[in-house]
Amino acid sequence: MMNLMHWRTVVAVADYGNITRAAERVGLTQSGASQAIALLEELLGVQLFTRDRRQTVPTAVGFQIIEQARVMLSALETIRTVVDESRGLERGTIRMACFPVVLATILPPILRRFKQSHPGIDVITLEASDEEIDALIAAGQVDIGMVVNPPASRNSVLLGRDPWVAVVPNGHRFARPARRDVVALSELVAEPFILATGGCRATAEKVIAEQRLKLDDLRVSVRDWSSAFALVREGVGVTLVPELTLPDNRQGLRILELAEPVHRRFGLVSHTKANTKAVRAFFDMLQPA
Amino acid sequence: MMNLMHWRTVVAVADYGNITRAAERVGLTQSGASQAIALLEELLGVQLFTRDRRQTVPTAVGFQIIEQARVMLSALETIRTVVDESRGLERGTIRMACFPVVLATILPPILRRFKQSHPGIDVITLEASDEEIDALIAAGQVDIGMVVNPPASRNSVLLGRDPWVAVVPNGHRFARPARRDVVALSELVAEPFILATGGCRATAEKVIAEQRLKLDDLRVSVRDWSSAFALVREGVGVTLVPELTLPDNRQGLRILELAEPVHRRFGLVSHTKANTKAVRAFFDMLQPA
DNA sequence: TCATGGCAGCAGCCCACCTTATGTCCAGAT
DNA sequence: ATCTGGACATAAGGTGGGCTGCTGCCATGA
Repeated sequence: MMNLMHWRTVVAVADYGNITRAAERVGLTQSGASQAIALLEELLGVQLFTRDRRQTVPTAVGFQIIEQARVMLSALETIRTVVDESRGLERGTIRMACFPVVLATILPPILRRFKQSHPGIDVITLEASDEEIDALIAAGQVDIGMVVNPPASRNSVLLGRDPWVAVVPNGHRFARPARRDVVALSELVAEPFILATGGCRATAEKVIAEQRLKLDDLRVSVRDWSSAFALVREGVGVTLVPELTLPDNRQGLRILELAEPVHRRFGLVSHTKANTKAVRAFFDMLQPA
Repeated sequence: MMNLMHWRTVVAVADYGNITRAAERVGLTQSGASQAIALLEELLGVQLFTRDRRQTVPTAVGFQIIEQARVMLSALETIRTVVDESRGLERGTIRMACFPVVLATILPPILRRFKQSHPGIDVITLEASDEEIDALIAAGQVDIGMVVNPPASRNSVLLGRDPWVAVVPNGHRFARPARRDVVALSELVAEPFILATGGCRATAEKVIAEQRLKLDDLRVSVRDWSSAFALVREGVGVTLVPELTLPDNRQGLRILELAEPVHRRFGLVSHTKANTKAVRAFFDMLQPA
């Protein structure tokens, strides 16, 4: 079968017009080069060169074929270049901080994809609240951080968004079968309310404030989302949470969209100094998405 | 070293996402394919695929490399195409008729070049006067003919031109050292004149007639150029011949350009029916010249 | 727990390809 | 004419690259 060495030889012969010199150029003996060309001519069933006394020149078809051989070799050269440029990209570590909900939901497929593309790069992820994440990034202790409502800047990329949804107990009047699963925020805030933060700065309270509304009847304020859901189940009140935080088991709960949807966006920001090849590769993967 | 088979395997694996199926696609065992990509990864020092349980998917660098591998393979495919299209071009015969002077002067390098480009095509050349050549072409007994002043048409190509020059004996008054080696045709025709045809239709007589001139003093009319030169040497008169017909030994002769140069052009015409690949290849070679 | 699918590793074998050595042809020189 | 040198082809022989066959490993699913 044909060897890339054979094509290198053919191209060299075309360049030098001389089998002997071409042979030593590619590190073969004259005999080897001669046989290489003879083999290709045999395989293709076409004469590639006319062997004159003085020089060995390509035939017409030979010329076309040699052109393609050059294409092949230049592709091979490109491969070498790609490999060289990827040096230092195949090894590396990315330190990343992420808050819990996203870490459990949208991050895993991303990490898996990245691990496929860059098996040599370790991504070590640590869980933190978003205040902590800001601090970690500022201190340079992590390269990348997942934050809520990231500023639009060059070293940040939007990953997704997450609608705030109302959670009411089954049987609540907002959840009557006849009605669509929609509620206006203004109606919601009039209910007995359970406030949950999830350790996150982008709280329901702020969402409500941004809509120029006020909580009339704040019953409880908790940190964990799960506590809030438990309280809703008990009929203590209603709450407003990001959709991703909803538990798998929604028994006893009724989820309502907001009539005028409000989203929290989240995205990745990188420490300005963390401009390693590994980090860039990570952002590159997310960019076209 | 790397084999083209290896690259075929890599591309197949990328296409199927599965080493086993790719292997049978390229006619290898699973083991062989596995070793092939392992070898390439070893050689390049780069991981090409991440072997998942479910599928074998390219890494980021692997993807770029596979792109180039496809380039290589498509080049190889192009080579196969070129070879296929050249079938019937590598064998063949061209019958050609040519008049003597050109056969001896400008044709040899052309034939040598063509023989280099198409060693499998035999060109058999026969010598004839240009009336005979016309007849041979018309009868289809030759594929290509060299003619003087060919009509501008698709199946003809101009090969060169050849100025008519005056030949006078040494010491002739036209050849005085003080004068430039130029003479006006009108002056020439007033001299004792020797007419030579060389068996060619494009005679000096016609050239003179086209310039609305007349021979005042026609002394001899011969067929062979060499006879004319001999007569000029003897001082019988002057003559007008195409430059190419001049003998190597010009002793006793003085060559003068015409003040208003007249050329005879010659070119190849092909029989309309002689549209074989071989003939087309011959014309293709001459076209860009 | 076993069966299945998919990949890697090992041993062995074989032939494809390279080298060494020699032959051939031609051109130019003596 | 003979010799010599350059350039390519050919013959023969050795070897290592690469393929096959088999086994092992691991994960998943019944």
